[in-house]
Amino acid sequence: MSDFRYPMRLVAQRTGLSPHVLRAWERRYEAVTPERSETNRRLYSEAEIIRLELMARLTEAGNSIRQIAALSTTELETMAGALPSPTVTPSRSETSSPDQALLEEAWSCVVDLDSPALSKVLNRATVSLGISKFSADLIVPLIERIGTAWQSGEISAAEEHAASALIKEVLFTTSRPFAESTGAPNLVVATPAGQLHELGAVLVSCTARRDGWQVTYLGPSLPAAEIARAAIRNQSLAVGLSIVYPSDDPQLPAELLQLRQSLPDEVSILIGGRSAGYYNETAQEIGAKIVTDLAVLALELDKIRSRRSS
Amino acid sequence: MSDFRYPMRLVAQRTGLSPHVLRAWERRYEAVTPERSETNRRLYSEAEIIRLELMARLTEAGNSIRQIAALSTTELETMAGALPSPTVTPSRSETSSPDQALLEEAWSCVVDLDSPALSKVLNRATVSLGISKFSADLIVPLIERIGTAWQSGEISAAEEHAASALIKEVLFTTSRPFAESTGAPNLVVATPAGQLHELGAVLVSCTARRDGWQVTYLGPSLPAAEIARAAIRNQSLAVGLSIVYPSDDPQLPAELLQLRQSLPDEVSILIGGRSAGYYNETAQEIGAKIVTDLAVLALELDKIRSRRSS
DNA sequence: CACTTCTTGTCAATGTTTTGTCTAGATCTT
DNA sequence: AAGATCTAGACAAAACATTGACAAGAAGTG
Repeated sequence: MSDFRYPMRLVAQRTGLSPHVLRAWERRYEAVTPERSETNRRLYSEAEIIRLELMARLTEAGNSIRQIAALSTTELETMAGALPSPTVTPSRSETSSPDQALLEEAWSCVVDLDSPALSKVLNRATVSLGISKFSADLIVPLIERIGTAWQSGEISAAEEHAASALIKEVLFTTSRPFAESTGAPNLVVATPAGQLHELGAVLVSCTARRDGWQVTYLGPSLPAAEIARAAIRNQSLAVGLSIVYPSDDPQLPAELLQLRQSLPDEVSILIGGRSAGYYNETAQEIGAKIVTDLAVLALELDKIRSRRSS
Repeated sequence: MSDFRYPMRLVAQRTGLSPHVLRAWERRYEAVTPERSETNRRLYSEAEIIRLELMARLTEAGNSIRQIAALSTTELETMAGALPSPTVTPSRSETSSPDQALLEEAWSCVVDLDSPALSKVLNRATVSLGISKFSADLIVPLIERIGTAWQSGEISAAEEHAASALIKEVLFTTSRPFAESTGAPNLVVATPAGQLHELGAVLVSCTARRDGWQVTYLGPSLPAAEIARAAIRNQSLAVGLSIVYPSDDPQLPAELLQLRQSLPDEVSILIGGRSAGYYNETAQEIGAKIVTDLAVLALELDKIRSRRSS
C-alpha cells in the first residue's frame, strides 16, 4: 500500500475542488483530516483523495456536503455507484488487500497467455479501483513484474508482447475520453532511441491526458532530433520521456543532450521510468526533472502549466 | 436498501420538477411527506423520490396531480407501466461526405504532426462512415500513404510514429466494445520476426473482433515459435499475420515454414498486408490463405469458423 | 353560452441555513 | 522576491422554508 502523502495543490487538481473549498470542508464538516507536515502543510493520503473525489461527484449530483461529509467512505462509494449509471458493484469484501489479489489474478493471465481473461480483469479493475488507483497500484506493479520476469526468462516474448499490447490498449481506451481538450497545453511523449519499452510512455500519456493536457504520443525509440521537431511543431510546453531498459546505454546521455540543445529553453523535460535514476547526472545537466511516481508527474505537469499560463 | 435521505436539489434534478412544484404538491396534496432535518430542510427518502418520479411522468402524460397524489405507489407503478417508455429520438445525420476529402484532411494532419487534429478527424470519420467503411476506405489508404511517404522520405520518423500510434489507438478503441465475447473462437494476430509495422495486424485484429472473434493480439516482430505457442495455448482456430515491409526478407519464408510445423494442422494461417503477395509460394506451401482486403478477411474468418463449429 | 369554481403552476416577500469565496497577516517554499 | 499555504473571521450568493396570492386553463352549473 502506497503511503505517499500528497500536497494541497495536487489534491485540488485531482478533485477539481479549490483549495478554499478543501479547507472549508475540513474546517466545517471534518470531511477529511489530513496529516500535517512539520511546517503545518496539509498532507493528504490516497484514501483521503479518493474520499474527496467521491464527495465532489456526489455534491455535483445534488447532494449537500453537510450530509455527505458525515458518511463513511464505503457508504459514499455505494452512493456514487448508484447515481450516474446503475453500475452493479460486485459485492466484494475489501480491506483484505484487493490490489494484491487483482495483481495476482492479472499476473496469472499473463503467464497463461490468456489475453481475453486479462482484458476482463483489467476492465473490472478500472471500475472498481478508479482510473488513478488502477494505474498506480495495478498497472505500474504489473508492468514491473512483466519486465523483471522477462529479463529473468520466466516468461518469454509472446507473453510479454501480448500483455504489453493489451495493457496499452486498455490504458489508451480509458484515457480516451480526456483526449479531446482544445486549447490545452501540449505534451510530447516518447521513448528515446534505443528504448524499446513503451508502456511507461503510455502511462505518462494517460496521466497527462487525465490532467487536461493535449498529448502528442510518438511511441518508442525515437531519435532526439525527431522528438524535438515534434515538440516545436506542436508548441509543446514539455517533453515526457520514459527510460526503462537498458539502464546503461552509452548513447542515451548524448541523445538527452542533443534533445536539450534542439529544444527551446522554455520547454521542460520530464524523465520517468524505472531506469531514469541511472541517468541522474545527465538529467541535472539538461535541467530535466526525474519523476518517480505518477502522482509526482501530475504535480510537475501542473507546475509547468501554471508557470507558463501566468 | 439505503436509508439515506436526499436534499431538495437532488430531487428536483432527478424528477425534473422545480422546487416550487415539489413544495406545492406536498402542501396541497401531501403527495409525499419528507422528513425534516434539524434545521427544517426537507429530506427525501429513496422511495419518495421514486414516487415523485412516477407522478412526474404521469402528470406529464396528462393525469391530474390531484387524483394521482392520493394513490399508492404501487398503483402509480401499474399506471406508469402502461405508458410508452421514454425513447430517445435518433436524429439521423444527412448525406455523408466524400471519403477522399476525409483522407486529404487526415493526411494534412499527419504531415503537420498534429495528433490532436488527426484524432478529431478520425473520430468524426468513425461516426460518419461507420466502422467498417472507416477501416476499409479511410484507414487502409491512409496507412498505405504513410508507408510510401516514409520510404520515400517525404515524412520522417516522428510523423510516422505519431500517426501510427494514434491510428492504433483509435482502431483499438472502436473495436473494444466487441472484445468481451466469451466462448468465441480465438485468433492469434501478430507480425513475423523482422516485420516492424504493426498497423496491418491491428486492422486484422479489429476486423476479427467485430466479426465476433476473440483476438489474442501479440504485436509486431515475433518469432514463429512464439506465435505458435500462443496459438496452441489459446486453442486458436487461426493465426493472422501481417507482412508489409520489407518485401524481400530472406528469413521470412523460413519463419513461415517453422510456424506451420509448430502448429497443429487444423489451425489455419491467414496472411495479409501489402507485401503478402511477394511470399506467395511459401504461403501455398504451408497452406496459408493470402487475404488482400478486409472484406476478404471477414469472409475467410467466417469460413474457418463455420468449418470448425460444424 | 356565460358564470362560477377548481386546479395547478408560478411568483413575491421575508427569514434562515448552507456554502463557496474572500481578506489579512503570518509562515513556508522555490 | 514571488508564489503557496496556513488560520481566522467575514461576506455574499444560493438554496430552502413559509405564507399568501395571481392567472390561465379545466370543469362544472344555471
